[in-house]
Amino acid sequence: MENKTYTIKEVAEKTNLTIPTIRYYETEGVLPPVERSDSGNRVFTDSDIGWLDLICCLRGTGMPIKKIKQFVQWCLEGDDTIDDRIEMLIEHGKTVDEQLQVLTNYKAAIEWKINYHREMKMQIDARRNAARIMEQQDLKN
Amino acid sequence: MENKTYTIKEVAEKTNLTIPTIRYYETEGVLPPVERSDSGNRVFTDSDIGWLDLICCLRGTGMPIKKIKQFVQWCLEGDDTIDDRIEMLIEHGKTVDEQLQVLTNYKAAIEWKINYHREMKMQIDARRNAARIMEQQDLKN
DNA sequence: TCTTGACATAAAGCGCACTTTAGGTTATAA
DNA sequence: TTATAACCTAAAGTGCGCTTTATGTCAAGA
Repeated sequence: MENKTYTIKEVAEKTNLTIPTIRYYETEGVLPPVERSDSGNRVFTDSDIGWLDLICCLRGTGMPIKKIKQFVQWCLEGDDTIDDRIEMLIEHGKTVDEQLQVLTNYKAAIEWKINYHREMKMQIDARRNAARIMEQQDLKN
Repeated sequence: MENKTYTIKEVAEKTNLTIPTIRYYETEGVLPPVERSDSGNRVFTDSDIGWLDLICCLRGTGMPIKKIKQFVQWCLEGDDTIDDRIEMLIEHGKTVDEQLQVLTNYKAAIEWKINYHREMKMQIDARRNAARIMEQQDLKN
């Protein structure tokens, strides 16, 4: 389960990224250089997919490409950058907490809006019903 | 507390939007037309701030400008659009739930990464200490 | 052998949500 | 009265994160 390799298409399917996006990440240096076959095609390993999972996680939590690149570079540089990496992750974790907080509040506001609109709808329907009944009575007289 | 008015600067401070952004929202039709003074300056009311709060909530949960504009237009059109509005809010609420889910998972992944890096750091430090001690013993001999 | 399909690169393009710039008007206060 | 500050508009510019396009190589099957 360790020396299996993948084409770019397979990786795209596994990671839910598009093929151009994966290539873009590599040329930008966000994804470390991927092995190549004799004919120049990328040959991905599970390790590469691991990098992409990390990139997705950081991107999906709003970290800009440049910063992700920085983090990945630190990883490649080795032991001396361990403190920088930990610090960046902790700081980023804080921003994710903030995002969760903000999002939760907005979610509550939206629920509130929905209920408000539902009550509004009840009143509108009630008014329409009343109007309809009045009309029917008018017809009788 | 109801007929108080505000300058664009005050509104910017209250909403944490920039002045150009507020103007942009109005020209785009996201924010309904704001009253003007004789000299052409915008005169904001609490109602306008209410609209901006709504806009911030929807933008902050990832709704594109165009869709927000649609929602606001429906609000202005009145009773007949109540069902559309409710539907849009419910659908959007679902996407916010998804965002919360995804974000929570990513947050867990980041915590995991942090712990992983911390353990890595412990090992690095241990290795360095061992090397230092070995060196001192070498000096003695 | 020829075609098809998956891969490659480099460079240009795009969509979104603002932001900035340039040029102008108006109200207040020194 | 003149300077300053707050506002205005229209139009162009920006930054980000991809995506699209144009062109070409290579391997496998009909």
